[in-house]
Amino acid sequence: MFQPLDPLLHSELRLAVMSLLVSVEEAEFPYIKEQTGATAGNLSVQLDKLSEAGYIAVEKTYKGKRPCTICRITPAGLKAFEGYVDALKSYLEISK
Amino acid sequence: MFQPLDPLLHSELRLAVMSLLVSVEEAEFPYIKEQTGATAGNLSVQLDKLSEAGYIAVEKTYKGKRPCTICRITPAGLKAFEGYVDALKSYLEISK
DNA sequence: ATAATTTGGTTTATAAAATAAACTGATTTA
DNA sequence: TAAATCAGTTTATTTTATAAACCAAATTAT
Repeated sequence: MFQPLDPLLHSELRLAVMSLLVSVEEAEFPYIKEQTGATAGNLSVQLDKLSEAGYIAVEKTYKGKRPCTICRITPAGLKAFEGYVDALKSYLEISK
Repeated sequence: MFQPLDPLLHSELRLAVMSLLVSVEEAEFPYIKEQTGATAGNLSVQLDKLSEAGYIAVEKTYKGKRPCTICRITPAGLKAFEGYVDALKSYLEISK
Protein backbone atom coordinates (compact mmCIF):
# COMPACT_ATOMS: atom_id res chain seq x y z
CA MET A 1 0.00 0.00 0.00
CA PHE A 2 2.38 2.71 1.23
CA GLN A 3 6.00 2.30 0.24
CA PRO A 4 8.54 3.14 2.95
CA LEU A 5 10.25 6.51 2.61
CA ASP A 6 14.04 6.62 2.77
CA PRO A 7 14.60 8.56 6.00
CA LEU A 8 17.73 10.14 4.58
CA LEU A 9 15.73 11.80 1.86
CA HIS A 10 12.61 12.44 3.88
CA SER A 11 14.06 15.59 5.35
CA GLU A 12 13.24 19.04 4.08
CA LEU A 13 16.80 20.30 3.76
CA ARG A 14 18.39 17.10 2.49
CA LEU A 15 15.60 16.74 -0.07
CA ALA A 16 16.15 20.31 -1.23
CA VAL A 17 19.88 19.67 -1.58
CA MET A 18 19.30 16.52 -3.59
CA SER A 19 16.69 18.21 -5.73
CA LEU A 20 19.16 20.97 -6.47
CA LEU A 21 21.97 18.57 -7.31
CA VAL A 22 19.76 16.51 -9.57
CA SER A 23 19.33 19.49 -11.84
CA VAL A 24 22.64 21.32 -11.63
CA GLU A 25 24.93 18.33 -11.14
CA GLU A 26 27.57 20.45 -9.38
CA ALA A 27 27.17 23.14 -6.78
CA GLU A 28 29.28 25.01 -4.27
CA PHE A 29 28.43 25.26 -0.58
CA PRO A 30 27.49 28.96 -0.58
CA TYR A 31 25.24 28.47 -3.58
CA ILE A 32 23.40 25.58 -1.95
CA LYS A 33 23.11 27.60 1.22
CA GLU A 34 21.59 30.50 -0.66
CA GLN A 35 19.19 28.39 -2.72
CA THR A 36 17.92 26.38 0.23
CA GLY A 37 17.93 29.19 2.75
CA ALA A 38 19.66 26.92 5.26
CA THR A 39 22.09 28.02 7.93
CA ALA A 40 25.69 27.01 7.28
CA GLY A 41 25.74 24.73 10.31
CA ASN A 42 22.64 22.85 9.36
CA LEU A 43 23.79 22.55 5.78
CA SER A 44 27.17 21.24 6.82
CA VAL A 45 25.59 18.53 8.95
CA GLN A 46 23.14 17.46 6.27
CA LEU A 47 25.78 17.39 3.54
CA ASP A 48 27.84 15.10 5.76
CA LYS A 49 24.93 12.73 6.12
CA LEU A 50 24.28 12.63 2.40
CA SER A 51 27.97 12.15 1.78
CA GLU A 52 28.29 9.33 4.32
CA ALA A 53 25.36 7.60 2.68
CA GLY A 54 27.12 7.86 -0.67
CA TYR A 55 24.33 9.98 -2.12
CA ILE A 56 26.60 12.90 -2.90
CA ALA A 57 30.32 13.38 -3.42
CA VAL A 58 31.92 16.30 -1.64
CA GLU A 59 35.13 17.75 -2.98
CA LYS A 60 37.06 20.21 -0.86
CA THR A 61 39.34 22.37 -2.95
CA TYR A 62 40.35 25.98 -3.10
CA LYS A 63 39.06 28.79 -5.20
CA GLY A 64 42.08 31.06 -5.27
CA LYS A 65 43.03 31.24 -1.61
CA ARG A 66 39.61 30.52 -0.17
CA PRO A 67 38.32 27.05 0.63
CA CYS A 68 35.65 25.79 -1.72
CA THR A 69 33.32 22.85 -1.14
CA ILE A 70 31.85 21.37 -4.29
CA CYS A 71 28.99 18.87 -4.19
CA ARG A 72 27.80 16.48 -6.83
CA ILE A 73 25.11 13.83 -6.82
CA THR A 74 26.33 10.24 -7.25
CA PRO A 75 24.65 7.50 -9.29
CA ALA A 76 23.54 5.92 -6.00
CA GLY A 77 22.13 9.27 -4.93
CA LEU A 78 20.22 9.70 -8.14
CA LYS A 79 18.78 6.21 -7.83
CA ALA A 80 17.78 6.86 -4.24
CA PHE A 81 16.16 10.15 -5.20
CA GLU A 82 14.16 8.51 -7.97
CA GLY A 83 13.14 5.73 -5.60
CA TYR A 84 12.02 8.28 -3.06
CA VAL A 85 9.91 10.11 -5.61
CA ASP A 86 8.32 6.82 -6.64
CA ALA A 87 7.61 5.89 -3.04
CA LEU A 88 6.07 9.30 -2.40
CA LYS A 89 3.60 8.73 -5.17
CA SER A 90 2.03 5.96 -3.13
CA TYR A 91 1.04 8.65 -0.64
CA LEU A 92 -0.07 11.34 -3.02
CA GLU A 93 -2.80 9.68 -5.05
CA ILE A 94 -0.85 10.86 -8.07
CA SER A 95 -0.62 7.33 -9.33
CA LYS A 96 -4.09 6.14 -8.31
CA MET B 1 12.52 28.17 -5.00
CA PHE B 2 11.65 25.47 -2.48
CA GLN B 3 8.34 25.88 -0.70
CA PRO B 4 8.36 25.03 3.01
CA LEU B 5 6.89 21.66 3.93
CA ASP B 6 4.25 21.56 6.66
CA PRO B 7 6.06 19.61 9.39
CA LEU B 8 2.82 18.03 10.52
CA LEU B 9 2.40 16.38 7.17
CA HIS B 10 6.06 15.75 6.47
CA SER B 11 6.03 12.58 8.54
CA GLU B 12 5.74 9.14 7.06
CA LEU B 13 2.96 7.89 9.29
CA ARG B 14 0.93 11.09 9.45
CA LEU B 15 1.17 11.44 5.69
CA ALA B 16 -0.01 7.86 5.23
CA VAL B 17 -2.96 8.51 7.54
CA MET B 18 -3.92 11.65 5.67
CA SER B 19 -3.51 9.97 2.32
CA LEU B 20 -5.81 7.19 3.50
CA LEU B 21 -8.41 9.59 4.82
CA VAL B 22 -8.38 11.66 1.65
CA SER B 23 -9.64 8.67 -0.28
CA VAL B 24 -11.89 6.85 2.15
CA GLU B 25 -13.22 9.85 4.06
CA GLU B 26 -13.91 7.71 7.17
CA ALA B 27 -11.82 5.01 8.78
CA GLU B 28 -11.62 3.14 12.05
CA PHE B 29 -8.48 2.91 14.15
CA PRO B 30 -7.78 -0.79 13.50
CA TYR B 31 -8.21 -0.32 9.77
CA ILE B 32 -5.76 2.59 9.68
CA LYS B 33 -3.37 0.56 11.80
CA GLU B 34 -3.54 -2.34 9.40
CA GLN B 35 -3.23 -0.23 6.25
CA THR B 36 -0.29 1.77 7.52
CA GLY B 37 1.45 -1.04 9.36
CA ALA B 38 1.90 1.24 12.35
CA THR B 39 1.99 0.15 15.96
CA ALA B 40 -1.06 1.15 17.97
CA GLY B 41 1.01 3.44 20.18
CA ASN B 42 2.59 5.34 17.36
CA LEU B 43 -0.72 5.63 15.55
CA SER B 44 -2.45 6.92 18.64
CA VAL B 45 0.17 9.64 19.10
CA GLN B 46 0.10 10.73 15.47
CA LEU B 47 -3.70 10.77 15.30
CA ASP B 48 -3.67 13.06 18.33
CA LYS B 49 -1.32 15.45 16.59
CA LEU B 50 -3.41 15.54 13.44
CA SER B 51 -6.50 16.01 15.54
CA GLU B 52 -5.00 18.83 17.59
CA ALA B 53 -4.00 20.55 14.36
CA GLY B 54 -7.58 20.29 13.18
CA TYR B 55 -6.57 18.19 10.20
CA ILE B 56 -8.75 15.25 11.20
CA ALA B 57 -11.82 14.76 13.38
CA VAL B 58 -11.73 11.85 15.77
CA GLU B 59 -14.98 10.39 17.01
CA LYS B 60 -14.91 7.93 19.87
CA THR B 61 -17.99 5.77 19.91
CA TYR B 62 -18.87 2.16 20.48
CA LYS B 63 -19.37 -0.67 18.07
CA GLY B 64 -21.64 -2.93 20.07
CA LYS B 65 -19.83 -3.14 23.38
CA ARG B 66 -16.35 -2.41 22.08
CA PRO B 67 -14.82 1.06 21.79
CA CYS B 68 -14.46 2.34 18.26
CA THR B 69 -12.41 5.29 17.10
CA ILE B 70 -13.51 6.76 13.79
CA CYS B 71 -11.35 9.27 11.89
CA ARG B 72 -12.31 11.67 9.16
CA ILE B 73 -10.38 14.33 7.34
CA THR B 74 -11.56 17.92 7.87
CA PRO B 75 -11.75 20.66 5.25
CA ALA B 76 -8.66 22.24 6.84
CA GLY B 77 -6.91 18.89 6.66
CA LEU B 78 -7.74 18.46 3.02
CA LYS B 79 -6.51 21.94 2.24
CA ALA B 80 -3.29 21.31 4.15
CA PHE B 81 -2.78 18.02 2.36
CA GLU B 82 -3.22 19.65 -1.02
CA GLY B 83 -0.87 22.43 -0.03
CA TYR B 84 1.70 19.89 1.06
CA VAL B 85 1.47 18.06 -2.25
CA ASP B 86 1.91 21.34 -4.09
CA ALA B 87 4.91 22.27 -1.97
CA LEU B 88 6.47 18.87 -2.56
CA LYS B 89 6.34 19.44 -6.29
CA SER B 90 8.89 22.21 -5.87
CA TYR B 91 11.32 19.51 -4.74
CA LEU B 92 10.46 16.82 -7.22
CA GLU B 93 10.97 18.44 -10.60
CA ILE B 94 7.48 17.18 -11.40
CA SER B 95 6.41 20.70 -12.23
CA LYS B 96 9.59 21.84 -13.91
C1' DA C 1 -16.71 -19.62 37.46
C1' DT C 2 -12.49 -17.90 36.61
C1' DA C 3 -8.20 -17.73 34.24
C1' DA C 4 -6.09 -16.57 29.93
C1' DT C 5 -6.31 -14.11 25.68
C1' DT C 6 -7.76 -10.71 22.62
C1' DT C 7 -9.39 -6.14 21.36
C1' DG C 8 -8.83 -1.29 21.37
C1' DG C 9 -6.54 1.67 22.51
C1' DT C 10 -3.33 5.43 25.85
C1' DT C 11 0.72 6.80 28.35
C1' DT C 12 5.47 6.91 29.05
C1' DA C 13 10.26 6.30 27.96
C1' DT C 14 13.97 6.29 24.67
C1' DA C 15 16.50 6.92 20.70
C1' DA C 16 17.17 9.62 16.74
C1' DA C 17 16.77 14.06 14.11
C1' DA C 18 16.67 18.66 12.92
C1' DT C 19 18.32 22.96 13.79
C1' DA C 20 20.75 26.91 15.39
C1' DA C 21 24.24 28.86 18.22
C1' DA C 22 28.84 29.14 19.10
C1' DC C 23 33.22 28.55 17.42
C1' DT C 24 37.58 28.27 14.22
C1' DG C 25 40.74 29.94 10.98
C1' DA C 26 42.01 32.32 7.12
C1' DT C 27 41.26 36.58 4.15
C1' DT C 28 40.03 40.80 2.89
C1' DT C 29 38.86 45.57 3.83
C1' DA C 30 38.96 49.93 6.64
C1' DT D 1 46.51 46.47 12.66
C1' DA D 2 41.87 46.17 13.91
C1' DA D 3 37.40 44.99 12.26
C1' DA D 4 34.62 42.57 9.37
C1' DT D 5 33.66 38.90 6.14
C1' DC D 6 33.95 34.28 4.11
C1' DA D 7 33.75 29.37 4.44
C1' DG D 8 32.72 26.37 6.82
C1' DT D 9 32.69 22.75 11.46
C1' DT D 10 31.51 21.39 16.05
C1' DT D 11 28.57 21.31 19.83
C1' DA D 12 24.38 21.86 22.29
C1' DT D 13 19.43 22.01 22.49
C1' DT D 14 15.00 21.21 21.28
C1' DT D 15 11.71 18.28 18.68
C1' DT D 16 10.23 14.13 16.85
C1' DA D 17 9.35 9.58 15.87
C1' DT D 18 8.77 5.27 17.67
C1' DA D 19 8.08 1.37 20.45
C1' DA D 20 7.56 -0.57 24.92
C1' DA D 21 4.82 -0.84 28.73
C1' DC D 22 0.55 -0.33 30.39
C1' DC D 23 -4.84 -0.24 31.16
C1' DA D 24 -9.67 -1.61 30.89
C1' DA D 25 -13.20 -4.14 28.98
C1' DA D 26 -14.78 -8.14 26.44
C1' DT D 27 -14.33 -12.60 24.79
C1' DT D 28 -12.80 -17.35 24.81
C1' DA D 29 -10.99 -21.51 26.98
C1' DT D 30 -10.75 -24.75 31.09
